[in-house]
Amino acid sequence: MYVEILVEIKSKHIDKTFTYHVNDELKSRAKVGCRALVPFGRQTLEGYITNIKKETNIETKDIISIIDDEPILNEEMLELGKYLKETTLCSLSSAYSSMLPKALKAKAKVNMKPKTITYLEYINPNHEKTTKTQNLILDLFKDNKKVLKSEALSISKSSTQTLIKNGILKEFQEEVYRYIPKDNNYAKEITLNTMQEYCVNEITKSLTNEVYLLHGVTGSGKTEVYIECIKKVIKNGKTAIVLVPEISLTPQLIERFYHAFKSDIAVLHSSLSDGERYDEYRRIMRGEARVVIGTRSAIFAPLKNIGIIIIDEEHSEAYKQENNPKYDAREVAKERAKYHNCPLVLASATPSITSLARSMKHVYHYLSMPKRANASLLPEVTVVDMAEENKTGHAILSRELEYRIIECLEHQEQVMILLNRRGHSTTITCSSCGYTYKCPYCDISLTYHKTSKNLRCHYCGYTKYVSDTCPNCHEKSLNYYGLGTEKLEDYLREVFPRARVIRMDRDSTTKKGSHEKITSAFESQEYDILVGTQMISKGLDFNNVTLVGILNADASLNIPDYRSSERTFSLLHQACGRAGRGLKKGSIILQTFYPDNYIIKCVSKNDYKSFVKYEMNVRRTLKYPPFYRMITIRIMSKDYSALKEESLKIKEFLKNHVNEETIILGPSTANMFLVSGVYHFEILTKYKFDDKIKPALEELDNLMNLNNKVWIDYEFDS
DNA sequence: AGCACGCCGACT
DNA sequence: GTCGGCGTGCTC
Repeated sequence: MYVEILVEIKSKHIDKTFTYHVNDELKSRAKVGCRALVPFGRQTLEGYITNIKKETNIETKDIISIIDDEPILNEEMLELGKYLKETTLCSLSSAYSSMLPKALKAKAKVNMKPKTITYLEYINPNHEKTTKTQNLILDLFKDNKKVLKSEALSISKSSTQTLIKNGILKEFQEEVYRYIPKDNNYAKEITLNTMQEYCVNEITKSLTNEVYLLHGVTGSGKTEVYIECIKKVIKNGKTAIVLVPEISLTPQLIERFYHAFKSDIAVLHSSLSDGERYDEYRRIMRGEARVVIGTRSAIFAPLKNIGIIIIDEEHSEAYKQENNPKYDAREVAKERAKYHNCPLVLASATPSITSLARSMKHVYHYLSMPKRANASLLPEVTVVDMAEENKTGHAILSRELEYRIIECLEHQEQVMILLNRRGHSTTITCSSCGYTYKCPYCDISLTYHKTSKNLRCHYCGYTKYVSDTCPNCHEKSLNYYGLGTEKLEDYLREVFPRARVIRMDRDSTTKKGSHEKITSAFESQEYDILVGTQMISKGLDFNNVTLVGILNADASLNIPDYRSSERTFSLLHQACGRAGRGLKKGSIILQTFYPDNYIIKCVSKNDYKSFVKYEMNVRRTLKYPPFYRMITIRIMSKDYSALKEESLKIKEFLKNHVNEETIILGPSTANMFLVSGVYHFEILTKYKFDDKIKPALEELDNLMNLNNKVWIDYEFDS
């Protein structure tokens, strides 16, 4: 017997199978989808069995062993890998590798031991006299049968040890799951309103492969719809996947799911350790968890018999993987839903332009929930022109926002302030010689972080200590410009000395669990003002927040990317949704330098429809998705002149190998032109139909592999 | 991806 | 004379 093996080397050079002989001893265990250990040149590698055959006409080596008793890739997964390869132009090996947890990959040194906590048990109460400290420890057992060992140790390490040694206490281990949700106030039975009921009925009407676009305003109760749909599916003996953009930002959604499905749930949490992730993976494999909720990669959850796939906040960019394979979880979801002949629900308060266009063409079924479930009022938005404010010396907080904050503080209501920029100051410039701190590896100025007293590059992470003299002219004349969340936090404390201010951004949430700490502290009103980046704009509902301030609302509008309007609208709209979630009416102050900008106007009037109409027009005129398909070809090198030369060659190659009508733009420098010492060029291609472009890109890839100075990757948009 | 082979410069 | 730089080529 012979098997075809795809060795675990992600490089495209080796993206083909090799034939090996299987000896009689291993024959019965060699199944398609299992991993095997094989000799490969002078090395020993792991690989996936992709095919079994009786004969071969090439010389073969023997496989060494079979790793898995049961296939880790079933028929669906093997096909899904091929789909990923075809749609993203990645190697098959990297496709499979991204579908599996790290623990199942070669060279992964993953600790498989389940996480345990050590407890103590009082096993011999009839012991001889004990010392004073020992008694203190034994007192812990008055109300509890088992006591955390760490608790006893904190009283006295040596006494605990003595008690164990003398056989009075006994240690034992208990397995723990890290993610233990609070079962909060969601105990009440769900009763759906007519709007929700209608959506549930529509989605579960046929339970065949249809795509639904569920357009529900913030607070319209989409979660209840998800839960009801899944309950129906489970009743039919099937399983479900729910994708969310980022788990740590949606604790409230997870809690509700836990309450509804208990141990039937597996959460693929971004902060799970590799071992824990593998535990969840095995639970899903064994059929112990029928509902999987997780981020992007959870779309590859090894569920069988999927009955529904739900994608929450479907417009989120988090569903696109940034590194290879550059897949889009929404498209993968479509593929899996097709395979399982089940519905796919794409849900959002601000659906992506692409999804909307598809629903207009009736490719997706459009469902709408236009009202808030608890009848709370939509907040009122005030746009403030910061050019005017600057004249009066109000550069950070406008007079209006300052006044409203004071008002809120007086009423003991809470305030959230969004500033989508980390750090303290964004540029440090010497006023005597004009020197500006820049990253030596990237084309960007360094951001000053006051908390850690250093300068950091937000692209590559380069860090440098600040001195108080200019490194160029050695004068003590460095000036700090630009506003980040750290400076804003300081400023608020200064202006409102009695207010309790807390900050939430990537820098203040590096430790595990810090998200939860900050949100729950704010929720229990230990703080009055929450300052943060876009992190605070999503998924957080605080009943007592009545004012949201948005600073620099236009910052993302100026990024030259066809999605920047869409991104800006959804960010601002989401942020607006944070106010007035409770019974009190909320208000929003939106500070901008472009009060007349159409996007800003649409946000302020809560007019999503006009925004969509406008944006669709722009996209149509400028030939962008969803009206045209687009491929961004990114060419990278550390060698600028080699890159330039190669980019021009690539453009020439494309011109000769794709359809005549296909638009080819560039090469031009990418938005992030220089990152970590690597230069980036881009070539854009836009087309409605081109059957020649994929084969051309594949061929291009083979040509590029001959040159290791310059490399290339592709991004597909539609 | 690794690892060896192989062909050139700069050293004990 | 050797040591070692990394370009090139191969792996069932």
